[in-house]
Amino acid sequence: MDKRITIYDLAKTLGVSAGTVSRSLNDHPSISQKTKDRVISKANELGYKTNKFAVNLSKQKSNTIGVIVPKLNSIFMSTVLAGIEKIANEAGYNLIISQSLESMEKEKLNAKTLYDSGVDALLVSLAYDTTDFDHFANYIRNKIPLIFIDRVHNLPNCSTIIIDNKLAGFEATEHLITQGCKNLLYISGNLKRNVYSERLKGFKEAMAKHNLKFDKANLLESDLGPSSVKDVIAHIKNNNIPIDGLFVANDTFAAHCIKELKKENYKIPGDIKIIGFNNDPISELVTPTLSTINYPGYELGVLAGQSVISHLNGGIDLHPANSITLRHKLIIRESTL
Amino acid sequence: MDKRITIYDLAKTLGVSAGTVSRSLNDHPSISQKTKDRVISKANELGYKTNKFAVNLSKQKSNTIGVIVPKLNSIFMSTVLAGIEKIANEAGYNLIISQSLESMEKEKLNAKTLYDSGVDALLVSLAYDTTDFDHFANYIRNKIPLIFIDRVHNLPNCSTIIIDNKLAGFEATEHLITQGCKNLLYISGNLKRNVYSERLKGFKEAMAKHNLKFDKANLLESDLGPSSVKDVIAHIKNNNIPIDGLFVANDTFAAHCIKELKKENYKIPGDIKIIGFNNDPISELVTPTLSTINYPGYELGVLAGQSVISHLNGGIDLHPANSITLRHKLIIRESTL
DNA sequence: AATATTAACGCAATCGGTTGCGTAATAAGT
DNA sequence: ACTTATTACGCAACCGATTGCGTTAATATT
Repeated sequence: MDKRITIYDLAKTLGVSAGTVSRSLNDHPSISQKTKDRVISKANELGYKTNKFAVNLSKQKSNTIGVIVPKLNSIFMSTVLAGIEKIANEAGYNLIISQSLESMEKEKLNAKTLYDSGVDALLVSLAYDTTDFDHFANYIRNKIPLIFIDRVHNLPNCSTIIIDNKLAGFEATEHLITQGCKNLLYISGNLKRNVYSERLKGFKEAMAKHNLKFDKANLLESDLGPSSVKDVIAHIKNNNIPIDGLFVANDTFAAHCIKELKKENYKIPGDIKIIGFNNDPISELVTPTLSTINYPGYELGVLAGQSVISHLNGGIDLHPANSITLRHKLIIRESTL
Repeated sequence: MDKRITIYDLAKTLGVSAGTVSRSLNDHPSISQKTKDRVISKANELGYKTNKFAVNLSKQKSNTIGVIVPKLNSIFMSTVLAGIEKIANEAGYNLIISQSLESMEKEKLNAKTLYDSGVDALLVSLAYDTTDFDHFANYIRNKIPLIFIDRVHNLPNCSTIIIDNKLAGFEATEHLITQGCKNLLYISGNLKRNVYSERLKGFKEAMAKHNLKFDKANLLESDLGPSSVKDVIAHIKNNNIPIDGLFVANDTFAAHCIKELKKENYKIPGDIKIIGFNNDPISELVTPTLSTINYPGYELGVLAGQSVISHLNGGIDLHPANSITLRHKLIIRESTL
């Protein structure tokens, strides 16, 4: 029971060649049904397990999909991953997951490691500070499917899966304005990342549409870490004209803002109305409940998964350089009423 | 640039054997420094990349660690994973992550897939309904390190990494009692899982210590899904003696309970004091802020990572059948004051 | 100087499948 | 009955490293 049995063992006991065993096991058309049956039943009898290492070597593919995300421990990202994993698993692929920890250097290392490991495809959500993209060159050159999700960058022949962040930003902002806010503040993540810069565009457009002039004071770029909440409070307290509407780049940070603002005796939504982003579970649990934009993370993951799989199975790019845009949705709760 | 070059290409252009190239690249002692230098510089010059597939096949190991968790999209689990990933990555291992979705069947499939993929070790946090453990037999038989984290089970020669759930449960409960609660309710997850059953033991012990008799009405087993909050409310409303202290198996569910109880006009902590578990980020953001037990997920992951790596490097089990217990901590916030 | 060591490397088997090509045996065509 | 297709399988060359063992050449021993 210790020694793993191989196709050669099977071949010998059955009196056929190893090639025949291999083809039988893979249901190759040029093998008679009778032989296939013999091989398969004998394989079961002896408890044969195919050795993936050998398969990988000879096929030069690993049945594995690499994923690089900024952080694993964010509810949004782990939800996306849950979606990806489900699809990949169903399709018989394994997922190798690594995190860049928002550092381009680590992202590069991960990209290289995964490349060397021979992943068949790579899914990436970019780190905060990624500015160049040479680390993906190998993938592109060797035609390994490369798909960006959420935090994307346009590279030739790479798909992207996103939502319409500009429109979402527009809708969130217009909602604040409709609720009577006159002096808005957009608390953004790193503007190098599409998700935040696009939302800023939408923010500006909404202001323009409603005859509000955009000023630097209407924007605060932040790393969205818990310790940066104080910057937000400072910005708000020091502003000439009192801010009455806050558009925050994610729900968790928005929740922290709410907490601190309440501590500073601001009334939410009385003094300041707040809208977040993502529709994280937390948005329903804070007081007041948080208006937000629903960003379907799980669906995003599922779509990303399906996209890679189809790339991988289709062989040819079914949708060369395509971009999938998911539907978002404005969710109105107490914090803007 | 297209054709990957192999040790044979190197061997040919250098006029040495492939074996020498291989040994040079691996810094084998029986090769002269001069030759090593020649090989290495030529390798760099030609852009040689070692083919992991071939290495895996000949070494029969993959440099990969498998992980099975119930769900990816939980803040606790993804935090644990973040810790594991960091360590594994630093040690040069890849992580293949899969989720059982709380189903034993899927857990079995995952265990099999990962085994077939040739992972060098397996980390597992058990699904809700896992009752038998045959799917791990292959690992044990072939001496592949198997480590359980958080939701554990005692199997021969398998490490477990946990906290003292019983003591934590005791402390949480005693804290409620100290705050004046007389009629407690423990809202538990599936009691087949050690984490929940241990906490129940602690719960009972604390009650006993303070001369409170434990009754079925003091326990509610739940799947802790959002839709089960109504059961909690029903249980509380229908109870003969009004419940004044709630010990909830995790913070997220506790947050949901708080929300619904407030909606039902219960005052927290006035009418009912509540303590959660895990110290999820949400516990600080709800109103009132939630008392809880700090469960250091990241450290747990780090420790799990270090443990596997040492198993893997040490070859021999350094700590056969050991069990690592992390320190937890009672965190008192508004919900129990 | 003759022999025993040691250092440095080559040979070839091995890991376990996959697959193009060739061929014997059987079935079909005329 | 003879030629032509088909079917069913065997052969052996890969895939790209690793590694035990043997061999040559350089160094040490007495």
